[in-house]
Amino acid sequence: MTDRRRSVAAAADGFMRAFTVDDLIAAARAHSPGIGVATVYRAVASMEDAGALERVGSRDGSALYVRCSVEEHHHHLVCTACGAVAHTPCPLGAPASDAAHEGFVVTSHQVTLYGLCAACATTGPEGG
Amino acid sequence: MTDRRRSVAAAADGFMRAFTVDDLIAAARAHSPGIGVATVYRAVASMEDAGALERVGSRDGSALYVRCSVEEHHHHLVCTACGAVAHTPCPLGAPASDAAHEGFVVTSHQVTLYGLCAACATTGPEGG
DNA sequence: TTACATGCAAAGGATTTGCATCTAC
DNA sequence: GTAGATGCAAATCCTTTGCATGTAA
Repeated sequence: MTDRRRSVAAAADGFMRAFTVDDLIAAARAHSPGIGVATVYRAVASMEDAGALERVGSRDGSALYVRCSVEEHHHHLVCTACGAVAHTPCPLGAPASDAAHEGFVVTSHQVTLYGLCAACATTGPEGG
Repeated sequence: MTDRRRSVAAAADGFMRAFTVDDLIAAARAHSPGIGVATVYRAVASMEDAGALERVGSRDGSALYVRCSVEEHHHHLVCTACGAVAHTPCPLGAPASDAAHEGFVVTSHQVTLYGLCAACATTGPEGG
């Protein structure tokens, strides 16, 4: 792996919330000032393939990602107010994997929960 | 509702599988030859808001949609080979809605299963 | 009549790609 | 030495928007 890739990974590690590729580029430039846009996009694709990043929707037309460092299969809760991320176990049991679905063989799934994190929920609507 | 909107809805009804906006435009033009791209995009946005359409990922850079006529809350299985769609009950129980998630208040969620429909699964890899 | 829908085409913008060069191993 | 990574900037191309006009209620 190259230094650039390492910078991108480190930048992703630094986010405690969901981020866009743009956010990632900015963060990666802290360590690798000259890193190019295409390089980051390519690194993101790589990491997504490797399961190191997961796309969790989009914000203003840009894809939103979450760093996925935990090994075990899991999903995410994303705060729609601040982007905070929490993990949640997979709610899909055997039923999702086996038949019962009209012969469908499920090979993968996408699960993301949205809501408000403890902080944003506490602040409440009046806190906005 | 206008005639255009009706054409788009009818076109969506006609799909037994996931479709792109482009697919929808082509289908809608069968009934409304002159319908414009923007009109269909606007209709799609409307229907998505109304819960009549659900986005289920993307294909080659274009958003993929599924017609959602069933009233009850449910999710979809999408065949990655042919786009066939099946319904599946929501796997999220109370745990997803209540606390236990570090104070997170879940307000919505996105669940989509991917795999192979009965037909494509039967055909098998050698059938390709 | 009035608010909303429509069409056209241009604008917008995220993401991808070509190509020459550089880096890791 | 070779496969793959990088940067730059142009290309792509899905989706949105502005505006004048048409349509439903």
